[in-house]
Amino acid sequence: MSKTPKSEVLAKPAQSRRVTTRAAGAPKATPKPPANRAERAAERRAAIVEAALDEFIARGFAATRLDDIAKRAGVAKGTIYLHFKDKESMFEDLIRTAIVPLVGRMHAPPPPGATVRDAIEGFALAFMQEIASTRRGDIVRLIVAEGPRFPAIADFYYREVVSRGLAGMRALIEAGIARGEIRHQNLARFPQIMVAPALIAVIWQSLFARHAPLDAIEMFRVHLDLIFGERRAA
Amino acid sequence: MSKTPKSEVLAKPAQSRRVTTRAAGAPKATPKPPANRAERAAERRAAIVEAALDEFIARGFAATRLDDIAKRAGVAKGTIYLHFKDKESMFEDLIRTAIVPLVGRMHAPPPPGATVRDAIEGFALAFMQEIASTRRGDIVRLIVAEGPRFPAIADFYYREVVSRGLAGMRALIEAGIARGEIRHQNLARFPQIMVAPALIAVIWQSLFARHAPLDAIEMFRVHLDLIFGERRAA
Amino acid sequence: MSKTPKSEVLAKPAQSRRVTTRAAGAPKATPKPPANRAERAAERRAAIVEAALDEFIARGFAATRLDDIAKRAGVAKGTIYLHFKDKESMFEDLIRTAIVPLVGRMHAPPPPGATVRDAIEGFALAFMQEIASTRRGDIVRLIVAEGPRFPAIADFYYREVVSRGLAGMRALIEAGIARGEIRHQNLARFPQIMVAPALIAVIWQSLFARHAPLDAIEMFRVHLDLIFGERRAA
Amino acid sequence: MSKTPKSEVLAKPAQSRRVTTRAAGAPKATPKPPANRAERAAERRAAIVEAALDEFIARGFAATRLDDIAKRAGVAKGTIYLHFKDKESMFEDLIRTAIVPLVGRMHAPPPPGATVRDAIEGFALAFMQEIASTRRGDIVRLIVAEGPRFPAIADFYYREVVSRGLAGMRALIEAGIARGEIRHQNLARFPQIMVAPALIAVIWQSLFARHAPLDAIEMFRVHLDLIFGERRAA
DNA sequence: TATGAATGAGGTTTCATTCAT
DNA sequence: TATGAATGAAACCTCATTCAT
Repeated sequence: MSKTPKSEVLAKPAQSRRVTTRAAGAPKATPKPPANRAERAAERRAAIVEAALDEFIARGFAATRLDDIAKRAGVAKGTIYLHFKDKESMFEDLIRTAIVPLVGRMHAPPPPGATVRDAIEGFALAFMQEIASTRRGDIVRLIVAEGPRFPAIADFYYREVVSRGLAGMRALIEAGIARGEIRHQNLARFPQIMVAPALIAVIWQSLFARHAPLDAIEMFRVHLDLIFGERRAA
Repeated sequence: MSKTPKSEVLAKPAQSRRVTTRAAGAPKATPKPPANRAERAAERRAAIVEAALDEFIARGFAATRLDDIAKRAGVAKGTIYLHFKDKESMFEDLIRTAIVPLVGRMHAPPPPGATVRDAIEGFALAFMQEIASTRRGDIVRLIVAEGPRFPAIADFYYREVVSRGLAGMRALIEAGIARGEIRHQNLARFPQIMVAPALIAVIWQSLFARHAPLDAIEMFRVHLDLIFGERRAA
Repeated sequence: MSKTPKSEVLAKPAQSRRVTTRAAGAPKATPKPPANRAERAAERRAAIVEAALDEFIARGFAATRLDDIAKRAGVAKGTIYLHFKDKESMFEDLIRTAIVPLVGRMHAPPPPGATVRDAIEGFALAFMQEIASTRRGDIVRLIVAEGPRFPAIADFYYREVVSRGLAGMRALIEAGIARGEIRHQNLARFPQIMVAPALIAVIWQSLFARHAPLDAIEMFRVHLDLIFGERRAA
Repeated sequence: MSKTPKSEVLAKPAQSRRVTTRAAGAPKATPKPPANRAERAAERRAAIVEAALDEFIARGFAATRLDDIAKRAGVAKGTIYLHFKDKESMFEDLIRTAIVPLVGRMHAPPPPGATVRDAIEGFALAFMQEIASTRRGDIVRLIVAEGPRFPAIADFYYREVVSRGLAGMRALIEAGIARGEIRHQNLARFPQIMVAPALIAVIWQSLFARHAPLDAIEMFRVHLDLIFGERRAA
C-alpha cells in the first residue's frame, strides 16, 4: 500500500467527530449566490480553510490530500493554489489563523470584583467548553503532533499562546498569592501546573474518550481545590 | 513538489536530538563482526527498530520513508520486509515494543517503609530521567500525534500503560489518604492530576525547550507540594 | 497492488486442478532418506521440476515466484540455482523436457492389422486421456500462452512436436486415402484439421469446463465420422 | 536480473507484428491538435487503450509495464490512472471492450437466399480476414493465455462470445441438416467442431507462422468439404 | 551440495503541483 | 478567477539473484 494507514477508522473524506460550523456531511458548500467577486473569493477561501482544518486534524499534515480538501470545500484543486502557495504554507497559515482566537481569552482582565479562584475557574470552564470539546482542542493536539516538523508553528504557538498564556496565568497566581487565596508561593514559578489538567483533557478527548470518558471540568475543580483549598458546596 | 515538508529544520535522514545507543552520525553499523547468523539477524533487526523509531519520532508515520530507515539502519530496503510485514505494522509493532518497558515502572510496589510522597517523588524522578528526557518521551508524544490515526495503538497504550498507570497511581493516592499524607479525598477520582505535570514536561521538551528550558523535576516537586503540603528542606 | 493479479481464484501456492504424481497438498517433499548424494540431488531436481511446472501452469511465467516453487518443492530458494541458470532458462528447460514425452505417441507405428480410423481413434483416445485431461494439456496451453515471449520454446515445440506430429498425421491420412477409408484427398494438405478438436479440448478444459463440460472423446468421434463416414455402432 | 524474460526477441516497447491503426513506430501521438478538452481526453484514452492492448498482447499481463504503455501512448504514467483504476481492471476492461466487436458477427442472420455452406463460408472468410490475421486474433490468444488467471475474463468471454457463437453455429448446422446440406446429425451436438479450424488458425498465426505459413482460408474450405461434401470448382 | 538472509533494481501507485482553457 | 486533466517525482513493496555459512 501507500502512504496512508489503511486503518478502517478513517472514512474518506475525514469526518470530524465534533460539531463544526459547517453542516457535517455537506461535502459541497451550498451555492447560495453571493454578491460580488471579492465576496465569492473570500467565501471560497473560508471554505478551503474550514475543509483543510478538518482534514489536517483528522489525518495530520503528511497524510492529508489536497484532493480531499478541495472536494470537501467544494472547489477545484487548482483553486487552492490561488489562495495558498503550497501545502506546507497552507498548513502553517491555517494553524496560525486558527490559533489567534485562542489568545484573546488568555488576557481576560483580572477579575474586577471576583476572587482569583473564580477567575481561573471561569477560564477553565471557558476552555473546556470552547476549546477542549471543540475542534480547537484538536488544533492544539495537531500542534503537539506536527510541531517538531514545523518549527515555525511551534515558535508561533509559543510566542502567541504559550508565553502569553503562562504570563497571564502567572499574574493571576501572583494576585492570588497577594490576596492570600493561594499559599504556595512556588506555584508562580510554574504556571504550567495550573493549566496542566487542561492539556490532559484535550489529549484525553482525542485518544481515550471512547475507553473512559473524563469529566474534565470536575477534574479541573478538584485540581483547583489542591491549590485554593477545599470549597464548601459544589 | 513532494509530500514531505521541506522545512530546513530536518536534515535527511532525521537527526534525533537525543542520545541514542548507536553513535549518531554513523550511517552504517559495522565494526564488531558478530558471531553466528541468528545473532546477525537479531542485530539487524535491532538496528532497524532503532532507526525506525528515530525516523518516526522525527517525522511522524506518514512522512517517514522506509528508504531513510534502511539507510540509517545500514541495511537494504528489502531487509526491512524480512522483519516486518509493511510500514504500518512495523509502526505498530515498534510502538508496542517500545511501550512495554514503560509499564514496569508503573507497578512500583508501594513503598515499604517510605512515605507515599517519597514513592511518588521517586516515580517522578525516574520518569523525568528515564522518559521525559530520553527518546521514550518522544514516543509518548508520537502516540499522542498518531493515536487518532492508529486506534490499535491508542487502544494498546490505554490498556497497557494509561489504565494500569492510573490504577497504580490511584492506589498510591488512596494509601496517601489513608495515612493522612493527602487531605484531598477527591484526588483519588482523578489520578490524572497527579501525572499531568509529567505529560506537560514531555510535550514541553519536544516543542518549547529551545525557547524556555523547563526544570521538570522542580515543577513536579512544586506540584507535589500542592498535594502533600509544603516541605521544609529541598 | 503489484505484479500478480489478486484474483481470489488463485490460492497461494498455486493448486493444480488436476491429479499430479506428487501428493497434492503436500508442500514439502517427504524426507524419506534416500541413498547417496547423486540420488538426493536427482530427487531434488525432480521435485523442483514438478513444483515449477505446477506453478508455471497455474500462474504463467512472469507471475510465478521462485519462492513459491522452492516452497512447493521443499527446497531452499538457492537450491534452484544449483540446477538452473535462472528463471528464464529453467522455464525453457522445463517446457522442453515436458514436451519430449508428448512426441513418442505421435510416431505410433501405422496400425499393423487395424484400420486407419482405429489408429487415429486410438491416438485420440490416448491424447484425451493422457494429455487433455492431465497436466500435460496445461503445458500445451502454457506454450500457447508464453510462446510469443519465448520463441525458443515455440521453435522447439514446432520442431519436435508440431511438425513431427503433423507429418505423422499426414502419413496416416495418406494411408487412409490409399486404403479408401478417406475420400477427401485435400485433407492430407491440412493435417491440422485432424487434430483441431484435440486442441479445442485442451483449451476448453482450462477455460470453460466449469461453465459447460465437454465430452472431448465423443466430440472427436463425431469429428472422425465427418472424415471417415458414419459408423454403425457407438 | 528482473522479472521480464530478456529474450532478445522483444524490443522495448513491444512491437506488434500486425498492422495497427496508429502508425507503428510513432512513439508519440501528436500531430493534429484536436478541438476541445473532452475530445482530447477521449483521444488520450483511446491512445492508452491502443497501446495497452499492443503491450498486453506482446507480453501478457504480468510482464507488461505500465511505463511502457504510457510511453507508447505518449502520456505520463499517472494519466493512465485517470482512466483506469489499476493495472488489473485496465486489463479486464480492455479485453471486455475488445471482445464486444467480435460478437456482432456471430449473429449473422441466417442466409436469406444462400446456402448454409455459403453462410458459414462467409463467416469463416470474415473471421480469417478480420480476426485471425489482425490484432483481434491476438486478443483471442491472450484470453486463452490469461483466462485461467482472470476468471472474470474467461466468464465474460464464455458468456458473450463462446456460448452465443456456438448457439448461432448450432442453429446454422441444424438449418443445414434440415435442408439436407449436412448429413451428420451429430455435428449439431458439437458446434465446436465447426469452428475448430478458426482457433487453430489464430494460434498458428501467433506461434508458427514464421516456420510454416498456413493458408487458413483454404484449410477452412477443406474442413467445410468434410462437412458439406466436396464442391466442384474452387 | 544446500541454505536462506540479504540485496537492490524495478514495478505499481499516489499525489502535490502546473497550466491550457 | 476557476478549473481539473495532466504530469512525473517519489513512495511502498516485490522478488530474482547472490553469497557467506
